[in-house]
Amino acid sequence: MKPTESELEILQLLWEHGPMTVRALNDQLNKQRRVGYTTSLKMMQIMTEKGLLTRDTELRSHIYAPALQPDDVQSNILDHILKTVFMGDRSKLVLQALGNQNATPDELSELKALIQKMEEK
Amino acid sequence: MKPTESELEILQLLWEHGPMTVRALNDQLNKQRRVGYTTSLKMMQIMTEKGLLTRDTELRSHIYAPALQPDDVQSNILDHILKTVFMGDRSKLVLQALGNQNATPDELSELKALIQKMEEK
DNA sequence: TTGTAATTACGAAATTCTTCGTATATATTT
DNA sequence: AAATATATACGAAGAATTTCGTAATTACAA
Repeated sequence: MKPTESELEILQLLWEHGPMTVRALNDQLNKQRRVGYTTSLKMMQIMTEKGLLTRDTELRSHIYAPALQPDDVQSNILDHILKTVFMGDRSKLVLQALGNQNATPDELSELKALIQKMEEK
Repeated sequence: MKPTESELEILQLLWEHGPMTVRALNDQLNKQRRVGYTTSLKMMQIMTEKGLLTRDTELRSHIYAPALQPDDVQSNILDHILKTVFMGDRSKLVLQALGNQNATPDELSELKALIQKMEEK
């Protein structure tokens, strides 16, 4: 259940814009880079086989939807990165994520609140 | 400059244990999974070509070292994940990283300290 | 209904990544 | 010095990913 790079591109567009036909998705994709229509089609067919997408075949133009919530994929990928890139050091990961760019006061408050909650448990 | 999965395994071992010969690295790697010696050799040669490693060829057994600091690679990968998996939403990433799995008290303290610092600026 | 356009299905080429066998060179041991 | 062990170099097979051409199908329009 680990989407490839291209699969992530597609998932992201579906998360952002909701279920779409291949045509619509290919149009979106081509705003980012040049991709042939049948390439997008094939990818989406493969993703459906893998269980990453579902599709409604009622109409002639099938409508594809993501089979997974962003949270689930995000969580899986972060866990993987944590092991393979950060040697399991979670706070290092968070530090890197924060340190790169400055977080807003709101973000910081949000984080403090979250940490508070976690400490209480 | 985006290490593959196997390349990351190797980088990680070199970061952790310092510069090594192919033999030493292959031994380490085989604590995790079964890999042939020439496989490790080839990978490290390719990584050297790509600029991911440097090597000292003075002695017969060449000694390989990472060409990049963990921080740089970590930062690049996080930026990439941020775009492709989190749609650029950095605080979402941080929240996921924290909320996912339970952080240890130590990790939480460390984070609180960091946030403190950031708020002071 | 015949032709045109749009869609899906299928297969395979192209690319990248991973793995390792074999050849060659260099050292070590007897 | 000959035999043995260990290292690197090279090339290529295998596997996974990405790309797209062509054929078959379905709708739409003339």
